[in-house]
Amino acid sequence: MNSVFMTFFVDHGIQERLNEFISRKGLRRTSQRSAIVTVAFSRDEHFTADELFDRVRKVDSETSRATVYRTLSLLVEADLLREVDLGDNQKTYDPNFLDKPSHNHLVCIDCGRVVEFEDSHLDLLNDCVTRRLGFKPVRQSIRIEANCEQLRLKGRCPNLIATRLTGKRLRKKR
Amino acid sequence: MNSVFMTFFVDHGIQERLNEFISRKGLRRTSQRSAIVTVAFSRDEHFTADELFDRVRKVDSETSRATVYRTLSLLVEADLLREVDLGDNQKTYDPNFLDKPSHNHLVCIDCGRVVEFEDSHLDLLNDCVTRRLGFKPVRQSIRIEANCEQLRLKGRCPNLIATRLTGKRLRKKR
DNA sequence: CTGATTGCAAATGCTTTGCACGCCA
DNA sequence: TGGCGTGCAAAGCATTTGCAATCAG
Repeated sequence: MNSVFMTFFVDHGIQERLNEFISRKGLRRTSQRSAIVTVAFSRDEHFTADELFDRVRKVDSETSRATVYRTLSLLVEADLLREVDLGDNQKTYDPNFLDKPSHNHLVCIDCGRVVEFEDSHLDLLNDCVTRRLGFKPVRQSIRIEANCEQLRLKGRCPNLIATRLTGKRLRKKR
Repeated sequence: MNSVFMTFFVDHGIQERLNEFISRKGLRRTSQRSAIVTVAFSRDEHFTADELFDRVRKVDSETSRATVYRTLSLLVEADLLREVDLGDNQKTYDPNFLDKPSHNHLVCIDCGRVVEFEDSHLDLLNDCVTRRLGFKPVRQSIRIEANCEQLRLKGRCPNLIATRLTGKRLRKKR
């Protein structure tokens, strides 16, 4: 497989998966949904409903905030998108679970940077613990809060930015 | 140590810890704060701000909701109470971290029951993963969503209650 | 005294919803 | 054509905040 093919195969089959979900549920495909889905999966970054709304607006200036919210619920239900708690008091959506089905998140306390990681040992151990408790594991989410080693060594975290100083994303005027 | 002594030693030293925090910060002890703290730690159950407010009201009918919220922030800052995300779109407070400093939560998808568990292997593994990523671990929180084995075997989960059917606690009119 | 703390009500921020219209199947 | 989907504005909910009065130290 050469690099030209690779380019095409970057797609995760989102549209197909969504089509399948839509027809199975008797729903309808609309231009707004297409736009929202395209934008949501165009990067591998996490986003909030509002951040997604802003990005969608640049592509399709007609789409409303309500539709973004409604479509997000749809995508979560279809298991294309996942809600994650990054500890900043907002719902964050993660588009990377199709590529990395069982990844988890580490949040840097100093700069707010989010690092995704996978570890099969953790998965396995969680599984054991769950069964030992008499349950059948469905999903696990681990959030690790940690300090940046660079901050400790150099006295400064390179990712430290103003918007993260409070531990929350900055609120935005609508 | 006999059972009489046990009774006295159930206390976690909350009031003392709080006093220490209050004087260190130059804050003041008030009747409202005492009432809130007493109520919050009188059981080992998780609660939301509003649930705590209701319980406090039965003891001290003067305390306001705002003060409950403000005191909760205080207790979290003092590390006496911990905010946990149980996945039901509300902030839940956990009073059990003094007794079990590194416990985690399993949430039954069927009935919403929350089970606390500790596992040193998990702690250790998380620690390793974090260091490998170049960070210094501060805190980890694991939430496991799982199905009840009893539901699978008996076709019915004994804890299944109406308020959990939606996966969220019922909203409450104020 | 003096500034921390409180209650109240209003404000805030995010999310959901009612409704009339529009559009997909 | 039927009813799902949309935009809009209003409503909901949990939480925070401004302010004047009150209280602790």
